[in-house]
Amino acid sequence: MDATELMEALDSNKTIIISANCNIAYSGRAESFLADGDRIIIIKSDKTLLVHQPTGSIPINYMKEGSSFRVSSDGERVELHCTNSREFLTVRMHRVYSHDFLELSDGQKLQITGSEKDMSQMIYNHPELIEKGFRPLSMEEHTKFGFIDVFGFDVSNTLVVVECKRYSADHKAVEQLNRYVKKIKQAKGLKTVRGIIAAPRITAAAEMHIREFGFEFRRINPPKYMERFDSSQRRLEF
Amino acid sequence: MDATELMEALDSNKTIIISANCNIAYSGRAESFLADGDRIIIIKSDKTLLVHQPTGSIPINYMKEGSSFRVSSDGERVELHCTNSREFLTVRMHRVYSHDFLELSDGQKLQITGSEKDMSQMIYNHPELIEKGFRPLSMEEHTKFGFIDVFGFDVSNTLVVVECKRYSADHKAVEQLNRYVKKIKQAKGLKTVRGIIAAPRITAAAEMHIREFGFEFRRINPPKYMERFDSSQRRLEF
DNA sequence: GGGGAGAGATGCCGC
DNA sequence: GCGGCATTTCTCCCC
Repeated sequence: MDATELMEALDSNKTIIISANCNIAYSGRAESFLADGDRIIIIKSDKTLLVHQPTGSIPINYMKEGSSFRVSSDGERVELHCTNSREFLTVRMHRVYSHDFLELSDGQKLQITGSEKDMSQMIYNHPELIEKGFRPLSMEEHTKFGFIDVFGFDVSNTLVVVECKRYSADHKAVEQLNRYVKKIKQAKGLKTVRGIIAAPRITAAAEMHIREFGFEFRRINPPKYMERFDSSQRRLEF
Repeated sequence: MDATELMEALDSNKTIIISANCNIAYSGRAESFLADGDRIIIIKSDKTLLVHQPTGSIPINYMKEGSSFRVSSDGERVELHCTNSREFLTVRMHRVYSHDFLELSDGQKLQITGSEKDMSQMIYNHPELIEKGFRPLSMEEHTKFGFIDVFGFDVSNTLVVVECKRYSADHKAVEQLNRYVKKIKQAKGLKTVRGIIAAPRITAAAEMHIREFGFEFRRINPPKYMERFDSSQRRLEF
């Protein structure tokens, strides 16, 4: 791979995949250097840069969408310079093992369920999961008190704020709930507003924290509407 | 690319890069489906799976290190089944544009500076950044009160807890600091422990929050020791 | 393995 | 742009 063909691929917004021995310098939100090693370098059609090591799931270096690229060469090595408004990165390639310039097309978005939002929706549609007589007023609402998952009245018309967590609820979830409850009490001049954490489980520290504030915990699992997994086959059946 | 050579590449722990039109089903921590489109599929030597769309910096689907793979084929299409202890993913490839099986080697780690830890160290070494007479006792210490960035005494021997943030300090940082201060007061039976947030800036909400607790804010920028950026050249000079 | 916290976190939405 | 918050967050470190 020479500098010219890489420049052409960049100019024509191809998706570029290079495997090479290289080192990488980064300056921007932090400063970093990565000594010589084999990596996979990807430049996407939207000018996102990703550098992956042969192990691990996280890119070791990266630049955001819309970065600018420049290629230079001293004959032997090809250097890739990447920059955006406040960051700079240089890949110095010593040896290129393989390269691929592609024209890829994909307009699809991920359809996903089982998020915290789906949990809120489930509770909104099945308020008895919280308790008998719970009447939700809203869900997933950006209120001036914060972003409240589910908001409603209990059987005795006391305001209830529900904070959902997909996994174990921790002390941060309790503090988040406390912020909302405090703000609502203050804004509406109410003496009692109930706070409920809905999650599949809760940490010991958070459970103590909950008692301190007089909040409650409901053990609720996030929904997985798309679940079509055949457990006997251990295969996805779509 | 046929199923057999893909299986062989997987068995020999090669790093595999495939570009293909495919759809993807995932079941595990959530449920997702991604309809047909062009993607880059990477399987690393440690059996990490990454699927990237032609735009964006985040993988659209992925499986963690140490996953198991199975390949099947109905003659036309190649299917890649990936599973680990609690997740399942299937890539159904309709057309393979390119593929590459590599043997990559990289033992290097990223050398990075400018993190919150470096900020703590800077304050520890230059306590006057907090105030005249501040005497740090420890930094980055896992105490039974939590993980405290910098811990010390002020000029009048009052305990001081410093919480560092690389960017804007928000209400979560204030609550974090409050947790530490509360725990220390309780554990040591002290009436006053000072809390200080060190960050380049602070959100308006956090500033009000700080006053509420009687904490203080110090405007401090995180260090960048490795900075070798020639601003006139807009280039990294290593 | 759980818990707590940072990350060059990223991405989304609302103001 | 900032702010607040979820994420199949991921990663590290300590208990």
